[in-house]
Amino acid sequence: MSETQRGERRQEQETQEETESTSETNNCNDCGGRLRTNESRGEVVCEDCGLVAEQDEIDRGPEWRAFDSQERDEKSRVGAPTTNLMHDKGLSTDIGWQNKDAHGRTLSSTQREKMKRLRTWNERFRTQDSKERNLKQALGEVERMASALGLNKQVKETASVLYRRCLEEDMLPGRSIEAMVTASLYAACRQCDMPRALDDFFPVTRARDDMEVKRAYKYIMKELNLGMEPIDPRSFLNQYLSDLGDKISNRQKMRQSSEEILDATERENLHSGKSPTALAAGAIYASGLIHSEDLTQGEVGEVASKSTVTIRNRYQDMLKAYRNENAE
DNA sequence: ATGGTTTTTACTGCGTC
DNA sequence: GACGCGGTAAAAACCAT
Repeated sequence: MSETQRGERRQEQETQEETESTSETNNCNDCGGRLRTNESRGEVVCEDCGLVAEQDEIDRGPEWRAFDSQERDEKSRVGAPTTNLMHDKGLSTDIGWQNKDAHGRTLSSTQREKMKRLRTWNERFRTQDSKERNLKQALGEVERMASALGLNKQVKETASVLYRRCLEEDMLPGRSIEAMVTASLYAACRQCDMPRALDDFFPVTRARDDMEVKRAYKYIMKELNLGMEPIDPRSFLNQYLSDLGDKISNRQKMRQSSEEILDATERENLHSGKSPTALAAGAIYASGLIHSEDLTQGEVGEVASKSTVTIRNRYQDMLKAYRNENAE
């Protein structure tokens, strides 16, 4: 693992340098094309067919590994980076468990007793403040849901920042933590330009019902005045096409023509007011027809969680718009 | 609350494998 | 007969006001 992580670091520093890190990783096992890391979306995408090979790949831990505490002492240099994922940003005091003093000598039994009490109190102070306790729980939930949905660290950090702001502005009293966390995570996905449909969150959230989450989301948008642009349907294409998996023979061609169809749709203003997931699904089904993939409306509807009726109503207009433009 | 819009549900007939 | 597809009407959900 250390190899790839080092590769990613290098790539981060020298952004154009992509030949090296991609050539040493493998090729797409679907079409054999080259895999490219898309940093901002946290995906590894095949250049040729658009298969999302890896999601949630980016996790920049320390670039070294240690197999025992001695090795850890030798290699560790600067400590962990500060992170919004810990309620105290990872900056609070931590009293080691080893019962050794600064020179590595074992402590006497009375000293050990003292340390034990100090540890207890330290832990108490650390989480004493009610907001801190709240935050601790909330960030645990961010972590839990994000990993259930395969979201990367960037999204988690963003969600944490959003939630912190809610907390600081005293927006929480009277609202469920869970709903606010879910809404923060959803907003974070959109801000990071890797949107998930809000529906995707309901299976993993512990919020009582959907309405609560939606209200919380609106509330966050309003109070933190985050102007959110409507989601670009194109950002769902890779996700859906990959979920369709074997049912598609030429993913690259499909993605391209889906995008063209969406372009045409927007030029003819057929898109406003329609749900972006429905547009993406419609585009995929339409290009399935063009390239004679045997994709059924049901299959496309499945991955986009849309009904077959919606697919029908979308794709017909979109296809017409696309054909009109390409007729001349 | 209301009205306009989109989406879903349920049901239909048609053609094909 | 099962399946995919197209269409419809009515209900439900959504959104701005």
